[in-house]
Formats: sequence, C-alpha cells, structure tokens
Amino acid sequence: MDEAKRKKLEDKGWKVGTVSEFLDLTPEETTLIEIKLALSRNLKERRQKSMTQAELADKLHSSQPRVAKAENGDASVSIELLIRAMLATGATPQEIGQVIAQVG
Amino acid sequence: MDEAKRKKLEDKGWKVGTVSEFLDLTPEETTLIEIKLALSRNLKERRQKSMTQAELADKLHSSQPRVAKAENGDASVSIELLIRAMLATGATPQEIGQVIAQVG
DNA sequence: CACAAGTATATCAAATATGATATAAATGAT
DNA sequence: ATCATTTATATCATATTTGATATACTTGTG
Repeated sequence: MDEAKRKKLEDKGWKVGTVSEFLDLTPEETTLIEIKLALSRNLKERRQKSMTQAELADKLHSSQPRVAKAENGDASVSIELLIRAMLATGATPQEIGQVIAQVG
Repeated sequence: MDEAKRKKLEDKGWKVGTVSEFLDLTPEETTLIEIKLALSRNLKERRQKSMTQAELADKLHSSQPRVAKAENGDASVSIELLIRAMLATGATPQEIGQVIAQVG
C-alpha cells in the first residue's frame, strides 16, 4: 500500500497506522473496509444524480453531515447506514449486491 | 403478512407490532430486514458446514451467544457483524453480494 | 466581487450494538 | 437414561454509532 493511499484512509478515521501495522490487518478486515468504501462511492454517485445531501438526509431521517460522512467513507459510518442510504436513493438489493460483489 | 410470520419476527425483536402497524413499514425498512434475514440464514448454512458457533466466535473475536443471535436473525445484530461473520466463514464479497442480490 | 446553495468538519448526548458471563435448553452418542 | 457437546436465552457494563447542532468551507451564479 502506498503512502498516499494510507494517508487517505487515516484521514477518514481508519486505524491503518503505519505501513507495517497495516500489514497486520487480516484479509477479512481489509475486505470489510473495501466493501464500505465501495458502498460509499456508489452512494455518492447515485445521490448526486437526483438530490442534495440534505434531501437524502430527510428521506433517511438522518442529517446532512451524516450523509456527507457516509459519502466520504468516514469510519464512523456503519454498513447499515450505507445500505439504508442506498435504499433511500432507490437502489434495489440487486444493485447493492452488485456493488459488494465487485469488491475483491 | 400472516400472523405466524409476524409472531416470528416479533420474537426476534423486530418492532413489527400489529399487522396494521406493520403496514406502516416503508418498503425500504422491509427490504433492510429481508437483507438481514437472508444474511442470517446464509451464515448459518455456511457455518454449519465447517465449525461450531464457538469456533466461529473465536475467529470473529466475538462470543458464541452473539453468533447464535446472528444466525437466528435477532434484531440486535448489525449487518456489519453479519458480514464480518460471513467473511470469517470464508465467504467472498461475490458470495455476500449474491445473497443480498437475491432479496426482493 | 457578493451571495446563495451545497458540502465538509467538529462536538456531543442519546441510542444502539457489542463481547462477556452465567445458565438453560437441545442434541446426539454410548 | 446419562452425559458431553452444542446452541439458545438473559443480563449487563462498555464501546460504537447515531442524529442534532453549530459552523466552516467550497462552489457556482449573478
């Protein structure tokens, strides 16, 4: 993992630590993070096509800041919220499954 | 939704309420529950093929009771834990995506 | 430039999910 | 039927995730 990518994850709150510490992440932990980031990216794409973060937040009964965090892959956002957000944009289980299946 | 199915969900802690209250669940809420239940079922199937709940709990750094709840579709279990558990059984993102895509 | 709309960041109290522990119930082998 | 293994249920203190709020930053438009 290059330094730039490491810093990017750290800035989002992922406990990546140093490069050598990163090597201690199990494949499962790495995959989980990748799934979250894939959902984040996809959420942002979908949402931008039809509404603002504030509008999505309303549908979700959440808040604009939380949607921003979700879209930016912040570590404090659960997969659960990411999926609820995807559904609120109109995504189907098929589409969500696709996004996850693409990881790896 | 028939009465038997309703009771089943209530027993697991889902706030389904009466049948008429159930009708107030949005399609998104319903889909989210269905995704969780699909992951639960699949987790149980996968896990049973190769290990006990206690063994999976160790890999997960969780506990046997929590694995039991995960496999039984308990409402207190997050999608996050379900996915971590799937990964711990050796499931790939492809397989997890499949399970979710099958919902609906 | 000014101004508005949208997005990002910080903080925090409340809600929810967590692993641990104890223990009960179920399952299955002898 | 006994006994060991496995699974389910109950409780709980701790940790994480949450929506809310305030506010800063960015972007685009007049």
